[in-house]
Amino acid sequence: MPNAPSDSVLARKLNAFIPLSRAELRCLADMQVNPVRVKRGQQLTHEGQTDHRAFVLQGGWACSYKLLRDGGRQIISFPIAGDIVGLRSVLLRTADHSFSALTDAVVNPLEGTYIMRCVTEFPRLGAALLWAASRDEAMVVEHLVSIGRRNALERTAHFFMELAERMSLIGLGTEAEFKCPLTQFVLADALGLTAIHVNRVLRQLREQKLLTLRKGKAYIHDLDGLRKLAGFESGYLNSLS
Amino acid sequence: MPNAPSDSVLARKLNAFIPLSRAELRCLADMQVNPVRVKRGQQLTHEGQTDHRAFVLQGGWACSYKLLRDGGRQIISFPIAGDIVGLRSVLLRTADHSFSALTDAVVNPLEGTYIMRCVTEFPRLGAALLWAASRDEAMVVEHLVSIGRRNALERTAHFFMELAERMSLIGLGTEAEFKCPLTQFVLADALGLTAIHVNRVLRQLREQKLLTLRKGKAYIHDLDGLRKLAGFESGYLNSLS
DNA sequence: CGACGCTTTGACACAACTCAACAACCGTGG
DNA sequence: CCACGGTTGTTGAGTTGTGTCAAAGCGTCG
Repeated sequence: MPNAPSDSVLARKLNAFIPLSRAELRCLADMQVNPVRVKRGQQLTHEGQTDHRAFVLQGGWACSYKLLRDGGRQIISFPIAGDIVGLRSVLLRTADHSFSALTDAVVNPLEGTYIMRCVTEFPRLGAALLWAASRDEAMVVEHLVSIGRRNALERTAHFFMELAERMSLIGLGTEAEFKCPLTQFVLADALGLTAIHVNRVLRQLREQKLLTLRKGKAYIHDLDGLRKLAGFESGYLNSLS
Repeated sequence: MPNAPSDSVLARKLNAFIPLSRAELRCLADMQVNPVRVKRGQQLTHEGQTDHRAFVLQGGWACSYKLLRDGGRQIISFPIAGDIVGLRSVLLRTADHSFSALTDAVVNPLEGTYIMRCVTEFPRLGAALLWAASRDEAMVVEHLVSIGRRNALERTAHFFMELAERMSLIGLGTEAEFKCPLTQFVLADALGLTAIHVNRVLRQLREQKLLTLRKGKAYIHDLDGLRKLAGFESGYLNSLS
């Protein structure tokens, strides 16, 4: 069965939340028949844009962010393979933040109307998509907590704990080692820090034998130590519990 | 007609997004027939709770927050009249943060199943609720940007600009003056600051003739000045644009 | 009246930022 | 193949915004 409907990363993710029927999996597969290559640095959508499009990220890394007048930016999230990008902006009129590809990537444009038809025909699929959106929102909330109430060290630790869990959940690496092409500048914009301070924090984590980030890969040496430092609880990422 | 279906704050808010039919307004009104008084300080839901309930906040103030191991807390949002609280947690199994009443308040419990029936019967109502949820999420994102990339002064200014707009949109005050029963401790937990520093920041805002917070009321003396300081753009709060 | 919750202020400490310089790496073109 | 420029990473010294600790002022409510 070479083209089983369940062989997309998105399908695997949603299927872990609610087991989907053959027909539902096929519908999901039919959504994703049109992969498009995008280059590193390319903007997928930008704030205030009117032709709202959504994508399934099939591979590569992206980020969503908002820019400030003074040139600073705050990265909201890092979509990775299997994540849906900009879903809300097709359902509504507002596109409140921008998306860029951080690496060369493959995305799958989604038609708003097509999604609507799918979820009316397959309500369980709608529930699964809603769950995914909800999980994304929970990540934003957790991010807010991090920036508001954790210091730079804890915050960075938390970030990598979450990333490790996300990467291993979709099968792209283990909790001990996974690809991570984020530069210290990008990390800084996500963590609300300076690139220079990110560097110092990474050094501390390395010296404490918790985590090493090197050459686009993350190595977690002490998962429990890192979790303890971060105050990380993974409940919000999983379907169970 | 004493009980016109449009006389709830929620109805007014949603109606501003999509004009709703008589039947839709009635459905919305029927959702809100069971107001319950809650006392200041009372918890409405708490993290990890299993019997997920949603509420329409009819009056009074609340906050949603997450607690950290070390006793700190991060306030995520301040629901006010017309806001729906905990909608996601009835649709899904996860309740990822807690809600408390900050003042004596009146809430209206919502049945998950009843909501589902309403939105299947009245899809436009579903769209309106989705819009409201989306707006809430946009506020969380803006909050994240504030904490990550604005300093204490800008951040506080931004917070009050948003609040002023929200309050005046639902008719509870003007952009120059509105009720605001938030203590400096509560503000601190929302803004990712210390109560002491909030005090210093409020003093600066007062001395710069921008904003005074006194006796549970906020007075904005210079709306444009405050907006400029905050880098506030209200697009994400309105249905238009 | 006293007790409590909230606000205000000052002195000091520290985490994170800024500025400056340099080192390592990488793709590109000669 | 090497030389090059640009991007990314590393480190140090000094500054600043925000946190910490301590104490006092004020309203309000029982």
